[in-house]
Amino acid sequence: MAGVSTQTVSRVINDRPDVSPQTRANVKKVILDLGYSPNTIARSLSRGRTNTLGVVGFGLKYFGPSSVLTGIERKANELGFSIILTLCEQFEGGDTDQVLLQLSAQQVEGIIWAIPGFIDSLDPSRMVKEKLTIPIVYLNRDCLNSSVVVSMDNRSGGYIATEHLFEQGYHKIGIITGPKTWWEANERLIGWREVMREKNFTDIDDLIFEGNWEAESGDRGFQTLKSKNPDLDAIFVSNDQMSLGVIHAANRMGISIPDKFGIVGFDDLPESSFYIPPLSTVKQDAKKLGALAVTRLVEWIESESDQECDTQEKNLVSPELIIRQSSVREKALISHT
Amino acid sequence: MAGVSTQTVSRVINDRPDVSPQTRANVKKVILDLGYSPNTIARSLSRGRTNTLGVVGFGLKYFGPSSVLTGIERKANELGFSIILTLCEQFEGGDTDQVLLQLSAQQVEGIIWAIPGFIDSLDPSRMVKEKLTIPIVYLNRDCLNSSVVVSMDNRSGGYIATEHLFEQGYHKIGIITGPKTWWEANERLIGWREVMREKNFTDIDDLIFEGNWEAESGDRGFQTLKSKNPDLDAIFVSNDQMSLGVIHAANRMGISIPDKFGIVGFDDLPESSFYIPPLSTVKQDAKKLGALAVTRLVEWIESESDQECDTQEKNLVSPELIIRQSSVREKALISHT
DNA sequence: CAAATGGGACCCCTTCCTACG
DNA sequence: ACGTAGGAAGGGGTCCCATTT
Repeated sequence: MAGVSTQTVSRVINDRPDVSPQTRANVKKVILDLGYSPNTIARSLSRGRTNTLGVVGFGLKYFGPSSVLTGIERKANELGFSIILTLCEQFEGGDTDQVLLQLSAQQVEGIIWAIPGFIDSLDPSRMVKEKLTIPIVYLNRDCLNSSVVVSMDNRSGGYIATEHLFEQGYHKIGIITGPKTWWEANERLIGWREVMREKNFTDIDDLIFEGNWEAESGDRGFQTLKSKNPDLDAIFVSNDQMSLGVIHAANRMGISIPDKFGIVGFDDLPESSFYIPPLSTVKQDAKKLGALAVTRLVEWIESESDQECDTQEKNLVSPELIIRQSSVREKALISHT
Repeated sequence: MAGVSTQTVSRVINDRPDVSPQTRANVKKVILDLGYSPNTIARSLSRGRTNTLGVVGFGLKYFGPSSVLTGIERKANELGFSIILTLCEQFEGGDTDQVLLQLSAQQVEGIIWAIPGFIDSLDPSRMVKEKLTIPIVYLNRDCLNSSVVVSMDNRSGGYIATEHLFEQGYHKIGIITGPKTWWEANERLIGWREVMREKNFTDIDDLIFEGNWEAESGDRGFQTLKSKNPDLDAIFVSNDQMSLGVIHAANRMGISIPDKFGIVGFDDLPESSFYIPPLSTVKQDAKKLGALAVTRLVEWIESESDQECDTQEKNLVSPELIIRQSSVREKALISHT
């Protein structure tokens, strides 16, 4: 190029051995002077590796998905991968195939499918998936076909939350779930169901309210459940936002928490400890989840061995119960009616 | 390749005119059969255009940045651009240069610098900026050098919030700001100051508390301000999370909102209408902000004319005051939203 | 001289291979 | 033989230009 040679430069840039020290130093200086930076695009083309990952997400409206994305980005960066981000906020059926194809055309080396699992699935069609040879790691969903899935253990989350409420002396525990089309919502429901079965509850349908993740539906849920079950004295709420709605409604109706009514949420938003009363909740470490997904994906990519992933792996990350005031009856210092 | 010709294929793929209908149809069929998709990388290399934008963000912990990113992604997608995402959560000085260089090496056509403005800046060094010829649009920051900036009008947000509190009959209004190193925090403070000056307040330093955006600091801020100013009867809080902390503290101290104390927040989180009482707040349409940034950036890119951007443009997006109960003294009609 | 096609250089790197000291 | 440097061939497209009817 400028100083001395042509693709000795390449050797210098990639730290290859066979360049004499002085040449190397020389080239480096010229590079610096020129502010030269290698064209990654061209490199990718010739090397056949892009060091790029595709991430398909479902909007960043909620705290969880945002944290997951943060975890993904941080880890990818750490491992030397760039992220191409695509968001699918709406359910435009079949559209998902398009996204996958596009990402594939961009030569990403792997894809993280961070769209929450749905019953009436928003999945890429099998046809496209089979045509694509790119590794895909799925996040927070069921593990249907042979595929690698990384999930929060929502079921056990539901279980420990409900169990905790019983332990605190509450007797009849309802649940406000997320939309039942969501896999995560269902898993949390199943966890709750398990406890209820152990406690020999039958006929529990009236204890279930399907919310929509928004605070407003928690409010409605509380009213509905309480009117159907006057003796209801606690609810496991499937996320913290709806929990806020529940607190709101209880407050309006003069039902004091946690004395008369217990609540455990799910997520552990940063502000959950500042609700009134501070919310007990199941904490998901979403960043860790995202990081784990990347780790798995990169492992897969690096294991050049084209061992197709029949592994049908499922990696579960355990949530943790955070106990605050909304579910702890004895000696509750608050109570401001 | 397979069927008939070589880069007549190129013409077909790019919908060029000079291909006979039957050839076109033929080629299309073969493409479909083969499941062929053009290698975007190679195309970029030869076309010299990548249709890719780099986005540098500052973590997705808060609702605002997440919404901005959503807005960016949606708009970019709409305009046919992909997004390469980089997150800088920590202040590793000089590190930002690295990010910029990396993005430049990846041949992005433009960059959105979505790191909030700081006094002790986390900016790319001037050196690097000058070396780079890529268009950069900055988000939510001051407009120092000649550069294109898209911002929320934080100052007017602070102004209308404070003014509203006075109008509601509160007499002495404090402020809980964000960290004073943040440009946004300062702007909101300036808006508040303007109103205070108009109302002939002097000696207002004791009415200012510097929070850290977290709920916990709102709690502390309330206590501090209230103890310094027993007659304080309202606060403009620079975000909704800290507002929650304020509500929390007021509640604990038995100070009723809005009767004895008024609060206006900033952001309009989805759950703000479910605080107790529902929070009045300054709503920022962050998605719109993100979309606007992309629009500007793409305009700049497309205006191939290498007219350097001495424009020193500043695009302000106006926030909107949402009045709920936390700031409305007289018999409030109860309605959320 | 239209419209439809193919030839070849080129984008910017990397890698293999050869030639030099 | 050995360490070092350069030549040439792609990688998968696009574009300009020449060629065919």
